[in-house]
Amino acid sequence: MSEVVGQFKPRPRGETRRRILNIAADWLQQRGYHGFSFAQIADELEIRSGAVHYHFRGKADLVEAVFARYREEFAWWCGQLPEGPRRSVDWVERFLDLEAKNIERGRVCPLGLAGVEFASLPAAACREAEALRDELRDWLTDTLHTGRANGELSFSAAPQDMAQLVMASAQGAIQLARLQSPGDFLKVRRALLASLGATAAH
Amino acid sequence: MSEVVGQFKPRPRGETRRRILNIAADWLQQRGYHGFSFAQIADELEIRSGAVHYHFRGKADLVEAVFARYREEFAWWCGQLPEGPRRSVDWVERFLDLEAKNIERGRVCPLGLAGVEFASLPAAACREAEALRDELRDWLTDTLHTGRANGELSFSAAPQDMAQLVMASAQGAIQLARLQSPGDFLKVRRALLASLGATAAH
DNA sequence: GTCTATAACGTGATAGAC
DNA sequence: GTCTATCACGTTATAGAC
Repeated sequence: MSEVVGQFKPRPRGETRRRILNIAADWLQQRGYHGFSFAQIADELEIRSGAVHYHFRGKADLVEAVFARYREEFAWWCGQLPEGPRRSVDWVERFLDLEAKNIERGRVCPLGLAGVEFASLPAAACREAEALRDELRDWLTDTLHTGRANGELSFSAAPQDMAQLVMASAQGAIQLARLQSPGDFLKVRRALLASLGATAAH
Repeated sequence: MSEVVGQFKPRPRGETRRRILNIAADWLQQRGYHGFSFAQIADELEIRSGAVHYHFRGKADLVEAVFARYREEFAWWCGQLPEGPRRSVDWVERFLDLEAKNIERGRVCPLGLAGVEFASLPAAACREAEALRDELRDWLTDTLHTGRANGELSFSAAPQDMAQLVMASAQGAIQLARLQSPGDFLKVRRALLASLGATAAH
């Protein structure tokens, strides 16, 4: 009918929604739930802040959707892991790499964020974060358990306790690294792999 | 001269300032820098929000002072540790107890908070947090190093790497515990002590 | 010296234009 | 269906009362 309708620039269907999610995830992991506003998201998209409410009813819904997407992304990530002779060691290292990627982008782990802001985060977002934590924990527990049974790994604690240690230290290490000390993640990574009885991949 | 001056209730000199610091520390560790306001502090003290600005020039100064006090408290805490036959193991356990105390009070570790909100925290507060991190790391490194030399502890990684692991996992564990899972800290504690080659004091 | 009243601004959210 | 104009509220900060 017409290529440009009214006074606003139309975008491909679903495109704006996807962009909002990306920008929100970025801000959320960089500055926390209360550290960004609809106006900032709207500025990046060159629209008014009210327009964001068309795609997401409120900030709570937006952040819930961001956390839900983290879960989808993690499920996808799990599915693309390669099998191999050092499966468990490789997978743990890849998990640590995945967490470390946050540092380059100036982000923290979403779970760390949720833990810190728990008391002021919308309940629905907390539920998503808890589900993500469970999924990470179960995946790690299974991976560590298998690795020890294989003889790839060697540690004395229970696999689930060790899984919690890996999760907690990874998210804590990212936070320490942000405090003007980017090398801190690597130190934790070394100590963690040594504690798991895994020699570095090279 | 007079027992009640004007229309406000006078408090002992320095008392209001101290109370503001206490309340701010509580809110800060419970909800983050952007998660509380001067009005909320003022409400608890039954004064107007503007009055807080008499004691602290702005929110940045207030939070800087809170972080500075964490450093003082840690220095005091270090000074009151008892010597003994299991000095290093005991000290590490006491450190973990100190961190765990945050959970009971609904707080996270100040360093975790600073790491998460780093990008939107006043620069002066970040400097204080970095100094606190250095002090914790140095104390832990020394304690772990001594413990391994004593034969109390047994681990293969470098003491400083291990110190970072202890710090990171403690603050991460507190955050995980907040996500409706209070037992998570204990799991990390067990895995950590096992990785340090220390048997639990029970 | 200590606090109250009020300003100036930024926030999430809504009603309605097109 | 998508976005703009605008609102009511909460925020930090300042000026000045006593």
